[in-house]
Amino acid sequence: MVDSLEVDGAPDRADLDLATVLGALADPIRLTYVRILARTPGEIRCGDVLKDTDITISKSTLSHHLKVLREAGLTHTRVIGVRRFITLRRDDLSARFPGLIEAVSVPAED
Amino acid sequence: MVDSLEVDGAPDRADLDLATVLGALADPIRLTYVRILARTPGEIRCGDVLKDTDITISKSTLSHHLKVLREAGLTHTRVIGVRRFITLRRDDLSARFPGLIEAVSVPAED
DNA sequence: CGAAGTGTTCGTCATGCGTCGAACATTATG
DNA sequence: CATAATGTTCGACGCATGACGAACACTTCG
Repeated sequence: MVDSLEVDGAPDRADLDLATVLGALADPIRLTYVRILARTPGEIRCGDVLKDTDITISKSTLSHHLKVLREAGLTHTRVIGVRRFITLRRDDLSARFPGLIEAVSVPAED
Repeated sequence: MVDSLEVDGAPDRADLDLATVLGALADPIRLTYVRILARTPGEIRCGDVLKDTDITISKSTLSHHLKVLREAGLTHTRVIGVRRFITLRRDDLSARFPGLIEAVSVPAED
């Protein structure tokens, strides 16, 4: 009996696929989610990430997007009690695709 | 009467949208196409880019993919006679999304 | 135990996307 | 002029994707 479980469905570092990762980033909601994760040092609670944005989606839709991110290998999910804490898989991503997260996280200058 | 025409439908630099660009890159065929363009100094003839790959698609499908790339702002098309010459919009892309093309062009180490 | 909080899963719906062949447009070339 | 070469455009088809509500699972808190 552990107090923290990992979530399945996430690929190993070596299995990260660039097209799949880009596909996960190609959705505005997921891109926003990842960019917030990228500028956040620690973990963020699953449901809190979009709290400061103007994005309002149902929780099932959010869950869907998080699944896409997780299965593409972008995020890692840690379960504590009834809550999920999400982090970017920075090390794996920068090892496989150096500079990608940084490039994607650059603020737009509109 | 000019001997070289530009092709419409391409966004200005300021209108380049990251999610749209990522969406254009999220397809394996288009990603391959862009990566080949990225490592090529000059122009490439539209139909020749995938010649050295194992990708075989119909010309209508290729035309569709090129349209997606063009409308996302990734490529520039110059028409000479009956031929199209494709280039990456390096300057615009690196101005708006520094490091992105480089990150996406890094060879996979499988 | 009962109720509330947090997410996932399932079914459904509409939309978008990748693919193709056929037809077309345009420009060489014989 | 007739034919070939190069791409685009136009349906059509099947499959994937994003959205939602409802139901469920699990933990936490009275």
